[in-house]
Amino acid sequence: MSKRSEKTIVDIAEELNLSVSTVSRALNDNPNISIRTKEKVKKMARKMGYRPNALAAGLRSSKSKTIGLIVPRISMFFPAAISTIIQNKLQEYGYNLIICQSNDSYEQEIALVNTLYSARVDGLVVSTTLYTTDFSHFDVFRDNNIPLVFFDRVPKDYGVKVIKGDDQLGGYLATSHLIERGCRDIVHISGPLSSNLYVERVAGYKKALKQHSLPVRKDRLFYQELSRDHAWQTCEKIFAGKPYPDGIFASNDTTAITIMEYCRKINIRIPEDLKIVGYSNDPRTEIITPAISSVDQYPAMMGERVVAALMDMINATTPSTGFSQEIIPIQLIARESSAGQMKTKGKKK
Amino acid sequence: MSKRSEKTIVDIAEELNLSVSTVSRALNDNPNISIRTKEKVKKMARKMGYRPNALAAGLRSSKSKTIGLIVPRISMFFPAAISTIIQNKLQEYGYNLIICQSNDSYEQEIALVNTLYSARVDGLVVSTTLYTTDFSHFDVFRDNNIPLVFFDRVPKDYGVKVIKGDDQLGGYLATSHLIERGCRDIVHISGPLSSNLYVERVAGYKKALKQHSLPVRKDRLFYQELSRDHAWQTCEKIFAGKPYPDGIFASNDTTAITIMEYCRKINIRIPEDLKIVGYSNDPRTEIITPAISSVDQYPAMMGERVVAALMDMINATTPSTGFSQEIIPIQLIARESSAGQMKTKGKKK
DNA sequence: TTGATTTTTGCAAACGTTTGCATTAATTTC
DNA sequence: GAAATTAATGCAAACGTTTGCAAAAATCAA
Repeated sequence: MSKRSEKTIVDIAEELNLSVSTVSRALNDNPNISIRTKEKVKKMARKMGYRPNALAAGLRSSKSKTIGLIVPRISMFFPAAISTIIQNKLQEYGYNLIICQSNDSYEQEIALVNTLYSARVDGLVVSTTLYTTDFSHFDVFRDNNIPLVFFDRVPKDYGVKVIKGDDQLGGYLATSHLIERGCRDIVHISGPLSSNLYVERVAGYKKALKQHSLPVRKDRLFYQELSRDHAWQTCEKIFAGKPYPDGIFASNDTTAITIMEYCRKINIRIPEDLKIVGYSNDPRTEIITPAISSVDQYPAMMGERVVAALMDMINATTPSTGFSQEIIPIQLIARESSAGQMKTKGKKK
Repeated sequence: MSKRSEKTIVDIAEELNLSVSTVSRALNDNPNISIRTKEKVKKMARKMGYRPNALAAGLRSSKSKTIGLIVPRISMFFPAAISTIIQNKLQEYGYNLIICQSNDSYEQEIALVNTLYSARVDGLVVSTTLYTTDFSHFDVFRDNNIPLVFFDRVPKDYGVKVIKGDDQLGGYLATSHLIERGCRDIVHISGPLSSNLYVERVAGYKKALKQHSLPVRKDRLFYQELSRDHAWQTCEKIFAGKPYPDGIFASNDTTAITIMEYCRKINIRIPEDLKIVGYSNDPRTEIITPAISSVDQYPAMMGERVVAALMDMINATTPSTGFSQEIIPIQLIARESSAGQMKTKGKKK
């Protein structure tokens, strides 16, 4: 990149016979500047096509007005929805957002954290990878009192601000819903327990079973990466031999959708023979047939809470310390995949 | 953000009794540094937990090692897929990616362009909004010889590097496919003609009709924003009165999916009564029933070509000037939504 | 009008790093 | 060993902007 014919505040200052500090104050609406001078400066800046250099401003002021966001994958519904809300809200505050994705790789997450620190972002928002169990790469942010907020996939016992859905309640509602609809033999396909979000959904599943005096069976609990391929393989196991379950609670919608595809292939009717509930209320759950019941996590609300927490921390006069947790409500969205009572196994009560 | 206890290269230099310029050269693998000094410096840097300040380095060197990306919406399949490829490829070259979304707003696109310029990104990659017809806000990049690449939604006559799918062929293949499958009364739902990508798909539609001696009917051509709501409204018009068309080529998959939903509601069977082809091969087209035929645009290849073009421009010793276009192949993926021959209107040839 | 107070502006340095050029050190050649 | 050449290192300034503090200007009160 060659040296540019870019105008700087030095050019504006010379043109108006002012000092560069006056020009800087004028352009930044500093209280200690006369209205008259401010207008003159801004007019000249427009006339000269002046464009600030954010690198210089950030270096001098130690404020980049930029927030870093790390999500596992932007192609996933929930992270993409939240990213959009976060970007839009931050813009209202005059902040820029750098969206990064870890591709669910711990190593990439570490590299991104370091890069964003090097870029001197004013804050960091993170939904961790499935495999992040050691959070020390975030220490540099926490220890330097740079605002750090985790959402959705959050650390346990890391002493920072976390904003998450009520995952245990989500697992409980999903499972209870299946029970209410007549299911008595319910599978739960969970993500890896390295992520405590899935731990909680499992706990909700178990709680619902226990509350209805149904046994928690180990062979009805699966832990896996929640991809289409893994879901397919798990279906092969589940339906390898009878008796088949009559309900499946899947910890994400990709898995739920895959279960449905699989069942269509082996002539298991949804919801007559098997009811399904997914998680996250991905828009795909609505467009397929039958539409899939799913737990909605209110991404818009979560995104707004994330930005509000960030702004509080950025504007605070003293560093906030320690653990703080905010729970975003969740809601079960019942659709066709879990409709009606069991045809063959239902017990009328 | 308070002043940090951050180590700088000055600290390293003092610790090793070297100059800061030697430390800088050592950390950056400059050829004019001895292996011995380099190892000593890097070891000390690691020991001290040194983290570079990208703002300072970028300011001084006029290279931020960062690329800006502007897409309409990251929640759309195609932009999200390309963003992922671009980020992964750029990482191989040691570049960071700032992902921004314009939300299909011209004003937001302008603001993002200015912000990214102010952040002194080393290059800019853009898929424009639906409504971008004046490209002058990109002048600052072009005129300062900062690498600028457009993809997918690209400007016409702006004299820069563009990488796009073969949209006319895509429209032609989609329409021809419907004709081959027996359709004779084909609707085309296009995006707004402000985006020349849709202009070309319309041209392909018309070309296919003409080639098969079918009339191009104005009342079978619709121009709209390609959202679910608009698609629903257009369906209401299309199916307001008979005769219904027997084929629909939709310029995006969201529209195709919506058409299918609508038809299910009014008992039009897909593909028996009406065949559908969408565009972009969004993964959703596969999971719904019946699966939708769609034109695949090879996002991975496009992402790779974008980064290759960027790197060429960044590494070029002389600025590249003028228009350069690269066409990425497309392919029609035939699925159930366009299967078989028409039952009632088909003409055996 | 003078003195006190407040507002505005300028000076100078800071921020952390890179780089052109000069100097020094090391290596090669005769 | 001396001279020439090459490699490595240091000096000083640059990059564009912000900010603490001092100085100047403006305003207010007596």
